[in-house]
Amino acid sequence: MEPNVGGILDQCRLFADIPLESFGQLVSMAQIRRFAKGRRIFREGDPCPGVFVVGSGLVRVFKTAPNGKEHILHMVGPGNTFAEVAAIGGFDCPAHAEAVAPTVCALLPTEPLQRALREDHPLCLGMMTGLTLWVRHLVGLMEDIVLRDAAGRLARYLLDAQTTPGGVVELPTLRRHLASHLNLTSETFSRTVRRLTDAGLIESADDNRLRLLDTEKLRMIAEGELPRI
Amino acid sequence: MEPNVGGILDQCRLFADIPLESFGQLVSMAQIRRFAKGRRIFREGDPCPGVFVVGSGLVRVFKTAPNGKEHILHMVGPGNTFAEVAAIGGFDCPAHAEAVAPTVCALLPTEPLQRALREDHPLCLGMMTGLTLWVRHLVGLMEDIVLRDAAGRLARYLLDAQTTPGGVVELPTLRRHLASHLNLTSETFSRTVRRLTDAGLIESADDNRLRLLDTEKLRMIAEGELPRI
DNA sequence: CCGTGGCCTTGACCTGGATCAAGCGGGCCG
DNA sequence: CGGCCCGCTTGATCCAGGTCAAGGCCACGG
Repeated sequence: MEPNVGGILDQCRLFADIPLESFGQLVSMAQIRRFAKGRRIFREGDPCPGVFVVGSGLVRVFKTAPNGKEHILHMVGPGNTFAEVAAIGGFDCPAHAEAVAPTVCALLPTEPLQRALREDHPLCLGMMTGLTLWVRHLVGLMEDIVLRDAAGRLARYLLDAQTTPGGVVELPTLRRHLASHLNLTSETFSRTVRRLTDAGLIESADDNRLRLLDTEKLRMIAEGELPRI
Repeated sequence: MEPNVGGILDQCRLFADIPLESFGQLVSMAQIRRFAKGRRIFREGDPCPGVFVVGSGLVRVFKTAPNGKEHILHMVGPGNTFAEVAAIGGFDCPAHAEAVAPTVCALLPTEPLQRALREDHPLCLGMMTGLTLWVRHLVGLMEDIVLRDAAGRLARYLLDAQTTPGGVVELPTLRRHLASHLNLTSETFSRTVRRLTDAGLIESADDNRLRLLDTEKLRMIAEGELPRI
């Protein structure tokens, strides 16, 4: 099944409100890009190739320290974009990006995209809205890391995640990636899961699914309203 | 001397490239706002009044935890803006803002601004560029907090600051605010300044001015290329 | 099938920075 | 002018999470 550029862009809420003509312009500039699991999409400091719209798969956007420590800024799944800040702002890539699973993206190359933004007002409005969402994500992550402890971060993550009607959260990737996103080591992530489990707030449904048993208590932990468990 | 809306907006690089007509529209919607030192400008969760453009003074944008801990996301001085993300994105204020010094701002109210953005493409482009700069600031701050130790954060801060020809950095506000911005306590900030001073990398020029004595070594500390001092 | 590598959990120990407390100096206000 | 408050520095102590190591399990490839 050949992936369809229009289908990928159609799933992206950034482009939900732009007129057909603008959308058609994006479709005509977009290029399908496939990345095998583990493949580096770009490195920090590379010139920015453009905005990637994820059609399927999963991408981690991360920064690294000289000692090898990594911090994942964003896990990007279907319907979401990455690298838009650098593409729009005309910067080099400020972080690395790597496919965590086999991934298909539509790439909107920087030059034609910038031209389109200069010519097409509704597109400009849509991208601007997308940027505000990205800032919100970063501010929320910063708040987690700076103002919440490990249990608070995990509780917040679980409460914000999509749950099934039975209250089950499916972890979208390896636990060590989720840990990195929350600025925890995988050891601490594991221990924190254990603590919430022992306190009766969650239980393991299987390897990568957790059932939330007491969302009220989890909310209180996320907001720092309970003493340390 | 009555502050001049046009003068304030003129100093703001966000509006540097917009045509006179757009600029005039902003000037006609802008309102002068004054805040005494210590005055709360808005609280987290308040409806967003609009984009503030600082003409003079200094504003801290910060988040708080239930235990009273604060984290300053941004110190905003003349020529810079705050609350643009919420105003553009149509959110409530995601953080608190407080005047650290007597401050004069031009406020661009949310509703007319959003209308202007929908009608005025060059303005939209300019604001979009401003948002990319804000994202860059947040990503850089996140990198400092997550991937650098206290000395690395301070070194980076000092290297990025404006210096006089004699290599002197003037700290723009109380040390405890700078510490909060770097996610340090004022005790640790003080100790870290001491460590860099004892290592011969900086010296105190007076109470709130530091002279950088060895920018190469500071750069290496900022990049994690030196062992802990 | 077996070996290997990767992921995760768990225990022991360590550490960078936080917390608490005390003291000093300067500015402000009555 | 004097007292008070705030900001800062410094010392002592504590601690949440990091580091290191080991073991178990599972999936994959030869």
